[in-house]
Amino acid sequence: MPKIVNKTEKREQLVQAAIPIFAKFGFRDTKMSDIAIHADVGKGTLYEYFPSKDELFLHAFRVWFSYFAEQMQEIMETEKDPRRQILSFYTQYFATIESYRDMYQIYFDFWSELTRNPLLNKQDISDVYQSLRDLFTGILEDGIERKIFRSMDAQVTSVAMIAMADGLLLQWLIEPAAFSIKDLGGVAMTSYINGLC
Amino acid sequence: MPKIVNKTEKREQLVQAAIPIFAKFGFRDTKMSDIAIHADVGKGTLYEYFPSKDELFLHAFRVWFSYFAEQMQEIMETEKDPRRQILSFYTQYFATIESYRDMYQIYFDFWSELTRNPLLNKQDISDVYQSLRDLFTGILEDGIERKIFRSMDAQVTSVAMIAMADGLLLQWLIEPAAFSIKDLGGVAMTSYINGLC
Amino acid sequence: MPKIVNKTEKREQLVQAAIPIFAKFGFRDTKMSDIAIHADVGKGTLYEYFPSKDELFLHAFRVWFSYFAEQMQEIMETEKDPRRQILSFYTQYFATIESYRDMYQIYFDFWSELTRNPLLNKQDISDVYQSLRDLFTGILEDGIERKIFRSMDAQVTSVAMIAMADGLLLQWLIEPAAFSIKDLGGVAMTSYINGLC
Amino acid sequence: MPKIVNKTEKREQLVQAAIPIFAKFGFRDTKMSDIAIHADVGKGTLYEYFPSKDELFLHAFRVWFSYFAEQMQEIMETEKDPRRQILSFYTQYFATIESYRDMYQIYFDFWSELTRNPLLNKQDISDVYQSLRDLFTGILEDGIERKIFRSMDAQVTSVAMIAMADGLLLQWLIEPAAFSIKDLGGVAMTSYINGLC
DNA sequence: GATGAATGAGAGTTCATTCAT
DNA sequence: GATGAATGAACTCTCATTCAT
Repeated sequence: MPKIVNKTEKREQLVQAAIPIFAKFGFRDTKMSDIAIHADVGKGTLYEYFPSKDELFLHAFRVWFSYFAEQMQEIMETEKDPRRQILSFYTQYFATIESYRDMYQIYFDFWSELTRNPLLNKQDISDVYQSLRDLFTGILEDGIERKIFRSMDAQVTSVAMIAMADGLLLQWLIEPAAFSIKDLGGVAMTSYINGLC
Repeated sequence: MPKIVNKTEKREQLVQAAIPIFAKFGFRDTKMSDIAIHADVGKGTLYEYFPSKDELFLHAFRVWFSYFAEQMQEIMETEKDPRRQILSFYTQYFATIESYRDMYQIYFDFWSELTRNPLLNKQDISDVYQSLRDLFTGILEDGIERKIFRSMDAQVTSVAMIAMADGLLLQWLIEPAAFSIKDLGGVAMTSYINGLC
Repeated sequence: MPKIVNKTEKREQLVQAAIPIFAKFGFRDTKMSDIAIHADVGKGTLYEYFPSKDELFLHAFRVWFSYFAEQMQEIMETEKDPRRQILSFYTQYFATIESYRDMYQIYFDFWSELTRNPLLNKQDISDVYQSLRDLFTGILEDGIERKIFRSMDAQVTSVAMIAMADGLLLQWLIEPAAFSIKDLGGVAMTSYINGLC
Repeated sequence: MPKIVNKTEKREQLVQAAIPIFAKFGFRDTKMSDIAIHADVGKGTLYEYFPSKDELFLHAFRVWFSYFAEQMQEIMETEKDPRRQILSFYTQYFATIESYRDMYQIYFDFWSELTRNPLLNKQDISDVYQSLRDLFTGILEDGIERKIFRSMDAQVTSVAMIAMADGLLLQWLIEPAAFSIKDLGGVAMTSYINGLC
């Protein structure tokens, strides 16, 4: 009887093993053999589950952002006030980042590959930012209608809000000692959102 | 007598040729031979001017940010109003970015290597962000004193302001079609700075 | 399951393939690709077994002299008369050399690298000559005590004896047509040893 | 008026500068640029005097052995006793070696290239050893006739004598700390020659 | 005549991928 | 299904040689 393996589950495991390696060394400097060792499988096994290094990275991206979206979704459903929806999400987000800093270095590679790797130009991937912008635009428009936010260009503001969060993350990843993303990030986002009322 | 060349000038030329290649392919995927072809010199010539690919990239970084600092300096001296100092700089900055988008992709690699490449841990390099934060903090504190800005935590605000600009750049580099950095960036920064008054 | 290979055995095979190439072209002019072709493996395979060209050469050195030492040991145990111990060894040695002349060209590189390559300064390697001198000194002193040899400075004589054999090899390697190392070498060594009685 | 240069003299100078570099690094690891620096000329200048690195090395060889032959010749003319002819030469030879050890490392390369470099197979070069053997054979035969030496095979003995001297040099170059070539070499050669009487 | 800036063939080495076991 | 030994294309870097000045 052949060993029964849940293919999907094992893929997941392998991706989980790959992420910290990609994060540590960067996509191009990560060796498949490193991932194999870290995942405690043979190099060949990786190729049983992913046709190439690129695809493995793509999958990491997908897993990562589906988790991101899930978190987002959860907050959306829990919080009803639009200010709290945005703020709660980022508060939680920055707290997570601060705890798993080493993992978040992978953003450098997501960002970089997103613009340069044809594989990551697949529709479902390259839309990540557009979806987020749409989501925030919706929240903002809803808040404006409900007189929670003052009148403004919701599209511009959603871009700016995402920019602020990304920029904080970026700056912190480059020099984590410079400030606490959890603390400073919370203050900055709160202040920004308050300015929208 | 051999051809007389201005070594410094030629280094400059080679870096200028290297930047768009680094920007296009990313540091790790850029081949020295690509740069050589683009610079219209032999591969060996690159090594006459830079001891390694790493050092060439480092030099690109230095050249880039010294130019950045120069621009900054110029604006500082021209403008006297702190709001205008910040705004003028970013207006000009975003305009430049929009014209040379392909070159600015190199930021992905500056960011990424800044955290992972021991070469870029040299003091003068890794201080880039700290210097910028200090500069903005100074401007803000000056503005607060002069009652141009309302009372605020200047350090947090300087981090946030840089974050906003970087985040806009980042988002735009990933998907330039989504918005015009010149236009939207201008609006967003103006709005942010107005909120500080 | 992947192919099961005896790593040690394969290393041995690769070294055996490398030796004649090193011998033919010299260490510096031997290309890893030549060795790979000769060993009928891919270039990469060499690097599975040796971390560098230097280390491959070092291993060749070790293999070579451990074989030399083995032969020596065997003769020591078979022959009891000190004259025969030395003579039998060199008779056999010169006979081997004459049959494998092309291989012995590698001595030029052992000699040369021994003085210039820091890799070969490892204790076990650079002691090759000292061990041989000690061995011969022992044999000679034993022979003097047993009145087989006349009284003499055993240390000087052991140096001289090794010198004679090396010098014969050297001269013959440079111009094999000039004489037969087997014949002339046998006569010369016999005559030299007889002069010690 | 063009600068008047004695071409032959300058060639000589350049070779003299090249020899210690070849000796230090070995032929293959010696860079033309190193020689140029050491000779205090431009790289291009070397090529004005020698068509290639190989030819420069060839010339070094020729200069070296013509000097060797000169010394030899001088002793031959000064000394009349065949024992003294041989002994005086080697005494002087070993003394020189001990003083210029670093230069004599070049022998590894002479030896090695002599068998492998087609350039050094030119008749006048590869005959170096044959000429020396002929010379010694003549001296020995003369001595035998004059009853200074006992009856022996002069050809075999000349090979052996050269072997002894070369072997001593070789052993000493590899491990100069092991003994003094001047002292031990003198004793060994004297003892060997005395054995021929 | 003298030079050294420029060159590119070719070296050692790496690593994503394959496939026999 | 799992593996890691084998591979070679492709990389960075070197250096003998050339030639414009």
